[in-house]
Parts: sequence; structure tokens; C-alpha cells
Amino acid sequence: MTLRVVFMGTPEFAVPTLGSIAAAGHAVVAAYTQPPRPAGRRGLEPTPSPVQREAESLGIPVLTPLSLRDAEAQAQFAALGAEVAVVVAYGLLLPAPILQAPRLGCLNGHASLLPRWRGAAPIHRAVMAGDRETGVMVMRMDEGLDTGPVGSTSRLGIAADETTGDLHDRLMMTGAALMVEALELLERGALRFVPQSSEGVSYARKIDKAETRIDWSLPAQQVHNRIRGLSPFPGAWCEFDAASGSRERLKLLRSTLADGDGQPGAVLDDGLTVACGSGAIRLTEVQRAGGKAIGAVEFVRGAKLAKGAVLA
RNA sequence: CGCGGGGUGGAGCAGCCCGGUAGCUCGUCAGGCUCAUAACCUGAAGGUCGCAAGUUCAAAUCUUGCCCCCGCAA
Repeated sequence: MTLRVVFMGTPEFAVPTLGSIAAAGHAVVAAYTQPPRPAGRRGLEPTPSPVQREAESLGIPVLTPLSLRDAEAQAQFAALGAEVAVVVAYGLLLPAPILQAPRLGCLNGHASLLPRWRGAAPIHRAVMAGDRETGVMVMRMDEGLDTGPVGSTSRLGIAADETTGDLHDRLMMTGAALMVEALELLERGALRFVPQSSEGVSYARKIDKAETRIDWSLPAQQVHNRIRGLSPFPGAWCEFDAASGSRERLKLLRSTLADGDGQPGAVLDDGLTVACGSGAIRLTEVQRAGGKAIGAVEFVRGAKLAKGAVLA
């Protein structure tokens, strides 16, 4: 009842899947992940990925090649003798020799209802687009970008004020469970794959920094979707004139649709209701540069940003 | 040594430059008012001002070192 598995993944999102596979009794013979990269604010010290840390704590050997396109890396992969590779948000394209090496193929966990939102940032894009539903899928990888046939699906609704962070956490856990189920079916030869529809294809391109600044002239629903879609990472933001007279950056973490209208960016009341191009939103959680995330009520108390101020 | 902001009663902040009895908006508790209330009035509790050392008659405030949190940039 166990498979010989190679795991490939990098961010936090992939960690529960790795842990669940190991806990299910499979033999995870290696974990591929992105090499430690400079991160953090101090010394730009190279920081190992979340998957690397998890793998190390589980005693799983970690491999961090920069590419899998050279023969040497491919030989190393083949030598592991994996029956199946499980890939979740790894960050490298897998060339054909890698895809063909495991007897049972390479399975990929992807956080969208394919073929919608293929690519790098499916959760962000789904929330930013105002989707009401998303999910996680296990597919068998081919050489395209998230184009392989789908083996299993789990659907999740997206709440009106839900943020990418909220959804990320739910999908992460759902995805881990789904992958374990899929492996069990695969092992019994009972996992059926269905080709993706050729209709409804869309791509979830990476988040561009220019997208993170809030444009208050947009309709309220779009502003709201952008705020929650970018929360908590990388975070939507705007600027305001602080009581001290200086201009401060304000990260916007949560909001909800509200009544009211006025000059875009204008604060309409003492509860951080802000006018948009049409309609208004109420900010419910924000973060000042240098500060922690706090509720709008607390922010207003300290910053004295009240009715009449204008966000830009 | 990448740049920068911050640690002040339970919460969010002011005070620091120009040292000298710890303040604001809330919260909590008690009492009052009210048909009633998250409203209003009165009163109370609650702080070694991140830690350590130094300067000084006197340090939240000046100096030095350390710990922790965060924004930018990667």
C-alpha cells in the first residue's frame, strides 16, 4: 500500500501535501524544491523554501537543481526510481524525460478549476476576477502549462469578502487531502483521467507590482476584488496624508462593499468607508508601513484619519 | 554590513528634537440617567514607558549594546 514518490514543490501551499503523503505511508525518496534565495529584510540571507524545511524535518533528502533540462539532472531524477512524482507549485517546467521517468507519471496539484486559471497565480486571479467558485484539481502532467488530463477535483465556493489568504489556506488543505486520495486510486489503477475542455481557458499571470496600487476611480466591486485578491500577499495599497503631515503608505487587507458615493478615494465617514468610481467600500483591516495589521476601528483611533480625508 | 518605520496600562496612538510628577481615543469594572441602547453622565482599577548599561540632581525623553515586530527592496 505504499508508493515510491518523488515530491516537487516550493511554497507554503505545497507543504501540507508533502506532509500528508508522508503521513499516508508512502515512501518519499526525495523532495525537489527551489534553491534557497535571498529573502527577509536583514542580510539578504538565502532562505530555504518552506518545502525544504518541511522535508528536512521529515528526514527527506532535498534536491535543489536550477534546471531539469540537462542530462545530468535527468539521470539523477531517473536514478531515484520513483513510481510517481507529485508536483505542487514547484516553479520549474518539467521536460519530457522527467515526465516520462516515473512508471505512473507525474501528478500535479493545481488550485483552480481547469482550464480556467492555468499558470502561476490561480488563487489571486480567481479572487481578483470575482469568481464565486474555485477548487483544486489533480492532473497528470504533460509538456504544456497546466494542460494535462484531470484525475480528480474538489470544488470550493468563494465568499463575498474572502481574501486570497483565506482561500489559499482552505485550498491548501483540500489539495493535500485530494492528492492523498488520488494516489490511493492511482495505486489501485482506479484513477481515471479526463482531458480538459478546450473552452473556458484562461491564464493566471503573475501579479505585477503595478496592479497592487488601488485605483479608486474603479467601480467599488472591482476595488474590493483587488483588495481581497491581493491580501495578504503581495498586498494592495494606497497613500494618505498622515496627521503628522507626511504622506504614508497604507496596505489594504480587507474590505466589504458599502453604500455611498463621492470623489474617488474620499473617506465618507469615521468608519473608513471610501468612495470609489461608483459605489463605495468600507475598509475593515489595514496595515501602516512599519505596523502590524489592525482593524479599521483601531486605525482610525490612532491615525485620526477621519471623514473628509482622501486616499490616493 | 541593502533602505526604512516601530516596541508607552487590555487595543490603537501622542509625548522623545528643546530631559523634570505618563496623556489621548477606546476597552474593562462600579454607579447614575433612560422604556431602552454599542448612546449619554460620574467615578475606579490597570503602566518596571522592549531589555541592559552609561551620562545627569533628575531619563519614556540623551549615549551605547542587545532582543523582538513590521514596511520597501530582492
